[in-house]
Amino acid sequence: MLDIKYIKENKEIVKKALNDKQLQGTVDIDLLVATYDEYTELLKKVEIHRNLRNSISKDISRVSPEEKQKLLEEAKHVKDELQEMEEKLKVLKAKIDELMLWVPNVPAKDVPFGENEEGNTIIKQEGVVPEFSFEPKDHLELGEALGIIDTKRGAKLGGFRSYFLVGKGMLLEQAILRYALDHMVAQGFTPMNVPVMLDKKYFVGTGYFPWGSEDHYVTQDDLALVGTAEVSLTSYYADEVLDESQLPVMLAGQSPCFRREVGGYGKDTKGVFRVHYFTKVEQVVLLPEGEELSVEWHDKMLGFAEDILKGLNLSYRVLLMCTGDMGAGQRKKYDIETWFPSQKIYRETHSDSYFLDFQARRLNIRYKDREGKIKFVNTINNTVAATPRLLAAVIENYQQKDGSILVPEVLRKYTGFEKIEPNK
RNA sequence: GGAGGGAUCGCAUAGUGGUCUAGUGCGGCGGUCUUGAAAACCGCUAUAGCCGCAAGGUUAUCGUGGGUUCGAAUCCCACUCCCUCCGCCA
Repeated sequence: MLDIKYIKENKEIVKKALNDKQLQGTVDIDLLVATYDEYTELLKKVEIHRNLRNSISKDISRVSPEEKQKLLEEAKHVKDELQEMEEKLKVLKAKIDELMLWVPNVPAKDVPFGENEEGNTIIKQEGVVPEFSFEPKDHLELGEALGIIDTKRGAKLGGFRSYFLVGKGMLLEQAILRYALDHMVAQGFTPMNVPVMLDKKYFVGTGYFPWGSEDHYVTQDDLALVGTAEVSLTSYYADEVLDESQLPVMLAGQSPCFRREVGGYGKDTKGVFRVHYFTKVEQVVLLPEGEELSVEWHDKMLGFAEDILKGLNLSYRVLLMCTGDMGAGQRKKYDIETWFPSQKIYRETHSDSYFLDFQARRLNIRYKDREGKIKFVNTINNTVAATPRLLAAVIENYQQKDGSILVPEVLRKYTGFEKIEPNK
């Protein structure tokens, strides 16, 4: 959420953001500002009336019985007028609240314009693309042959995009997650196990709703299932006031992630690349205000994710996302794409975004600065490791000619084995 | 699933229709005293909005939302959360 005063004073900037982010027609900024002006005008009148009501009421308890009758009649009259105005005021407020939810964040100055993913810029590429003396297989073919990925029985039980990870495949997945989590703990992050069914207001708060509500599952108790631990971690301090000395808050959460993938029916139908349920280690940081600091941490957190991929010896590249391919709430976003030998392309495995106070305003997360002033925190989040997608990358990149999978060096202390081989 | 109790200014508590502009204690901040500290004493102690150069004024907020009333922390209704007990359960 942006400050309504900022919107009012920077209407053209906000409208441009709306267009650049390809969100044309989702919210009428002129209507919002006009409604807000109408609201503040009426609010002034209401407050004058409330003042009048309050002072008459106070007098009633003090004056003589004769005067009391007179005041009572006057008070009734004021009350009726007030009721009418307050009714209108409530309607206006609701309208503003609704419109405000749809106002996106303004992209940072260095975010390139682009209508879709074609506008993204590759800013770096790291690691060595593995060369194979044979035609590399995809993770599904390898996983099925080794008996570690079973999408057939997954689909039998849970439909399309369901899967089982079996035996050493499951252990390798756990190793990846633990490796990622340990790395974040080593950086000073607090590891967290988080609730994954949350009140919808926290999805609104983090900016997933209203835009992405279609991609989320909802329980019969009207809680939504998280698509990422970001929602739980970022909302952890909702409605609280921190002290500046507590910042930066550095949280690393592991959680199941649920996504309906309604926009991706035909996409990535093979294997466990795009699934309805996966597990992810996520990093979230709350900072004092100031874009420079956010930029610094945004890059730092990108580095933590890169550490994981470097440790796994996977080749990756980093993309600066263009306006049309970033979330409504985001100020700037990097994606990391990791090399998938079977597809011979880099595919998204990580997403790193900063928001300034966009999420904090929606979630009402504030802090008291050194002068005692109350301000909104700034928020950032990034993937650390998401599996089975990253598992698939490991499987494909570490495949051997005989169909076995070598376990990356850094994971061996977690798996306790060095290779996944066909049974007999 | 059933029964009962509760939610008040950072914490603990008081407050059952108007002097609540929410009392008291603790904590915190400032001051007096002191070589320094403690103790004692004095003062201050929330958030958001609006008006104002400022001083200040004003509105809202006692879990949330509605209602009754001239007036609600207080009465009524609904909801949320917490606690205790019973049952069930990993």
